[in-house]
Amino acid sequence: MTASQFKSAPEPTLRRLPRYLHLLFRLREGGLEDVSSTLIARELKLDPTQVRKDIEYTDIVGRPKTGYPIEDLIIAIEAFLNWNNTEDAFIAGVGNLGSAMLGYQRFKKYGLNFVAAFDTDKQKIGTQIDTIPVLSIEKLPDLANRMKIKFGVLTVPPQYAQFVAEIMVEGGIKAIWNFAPCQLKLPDDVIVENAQLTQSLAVISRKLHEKKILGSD
Amino acid sequence: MTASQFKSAPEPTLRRLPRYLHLLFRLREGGLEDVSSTLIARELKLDPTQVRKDIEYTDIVGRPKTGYPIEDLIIAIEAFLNWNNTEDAFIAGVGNLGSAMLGYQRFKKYGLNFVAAFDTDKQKIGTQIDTIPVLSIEKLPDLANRMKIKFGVLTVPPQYAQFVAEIMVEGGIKAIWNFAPCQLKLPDDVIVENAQLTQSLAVISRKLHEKKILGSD
DNA sequence: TTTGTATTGCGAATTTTTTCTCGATTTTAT
DNA sequence: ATAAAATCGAGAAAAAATTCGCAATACAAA
Repeated sequence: MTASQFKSAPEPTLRRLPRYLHLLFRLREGGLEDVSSTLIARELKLDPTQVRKDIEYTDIVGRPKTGYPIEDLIIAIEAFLNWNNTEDAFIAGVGNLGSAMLGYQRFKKYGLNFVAAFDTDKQKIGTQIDTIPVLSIEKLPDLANRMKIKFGVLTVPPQYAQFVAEIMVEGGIKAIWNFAPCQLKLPDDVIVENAQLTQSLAVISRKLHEKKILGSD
Repeated sequence: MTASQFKSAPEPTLRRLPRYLHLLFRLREGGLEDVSSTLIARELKLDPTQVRKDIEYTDIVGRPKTGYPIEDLIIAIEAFLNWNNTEDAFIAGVGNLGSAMLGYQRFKKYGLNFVAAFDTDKQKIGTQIDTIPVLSIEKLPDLANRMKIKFGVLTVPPQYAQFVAEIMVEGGIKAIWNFAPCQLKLPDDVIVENAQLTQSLAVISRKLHEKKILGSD
């Protein structure tokens, strides 16, 4: 365990790493062995230096003239994000979005393995969604503790989000991926990442609005 | 149409505005009339000055000692994001995520109104999802042109994303909200916002990983 | 009326992130 | 073997975003 693993990357960097990864998968499929920061930058419309700086965080060294070995770079990024070790996770809220999340087997590639889903709807409890059992939310804390689950995904309606989040914390969950559009109030040692679609929508809404305003001149 | 409407806000600001909005809704329900940057900052764990700077972009003026009228602030933020005028939109890809998006009537509150969905699956074509008809993707360009649709949501599998995005552009769509984990190559005048879940997942994955590393010392 | 308090809004300072510059290095071609 | 081309990596510079400091202002209480 090297010291560099303790070095925290800035959030913009963390957000770019998955984009590199997707590109690298595609390039690898294409039979490429090495990749340069120049190529990545051109494909992703970024600055080559920025790509190099980002990659530095993952502790891989490139070679002049050839760049980085794609295979090694993939492994390094995955290791940096801990996506090589799958993390068992609970998900609370089996509505539209929750079901969609469960349906994505893709998440397993990103280090996330759903082991159980929770809901309050008696119609859903006892069923399975893509082999994942749906259980009563009352069982969450005890089960989380016993299974040592540290990762929770929150896809419940906003009015229940705080309540369910507290249940997760009670079960010893340390990281909550929150899809509800609200601010959770939890102990400081709980990591909360808000993955709100409305944030992303705001960016594109405003850009389109600006374009319309400018375009009408 | 004031000059300030042309002033573009930085992306971090755009991402925070919806969070303010959600909080404001909650405060309004609670019967509050005014809100200070201090209060918003405390609730959302931000810096009060940052909140004020963000709000400045929406062209509303607060009053010393009392802050901002909640109602006015809501209207100002919504206007800034153009969420007071609903934008008609097409969505391509009626899989898990696409269906989930269609199921969210909530989006109408955020200025987004789905008028038609598109897919290649003959089983799905001709059906309706939450009153939205699912049509063959071939019909997209012509229909988009005739209905003057400017906003497209892309929830198709990554291998089809580029192809379908080009079809959208052919139909005159100017803003694409892309959920596929890939980089679209489109004309420069097309706005693309990548709303990839993996980006958000990367942030929380790394934070949890760091916590584990540090915690084990 | 006066005093105390909480707030906005603006410019300055700081911090963070991105971009630029360039020497050192490795491969390829001559 | 030598020259040419392409890249990395590191430090400096620039740009962007955040935070600080404070005067001006509005309200409430004395």
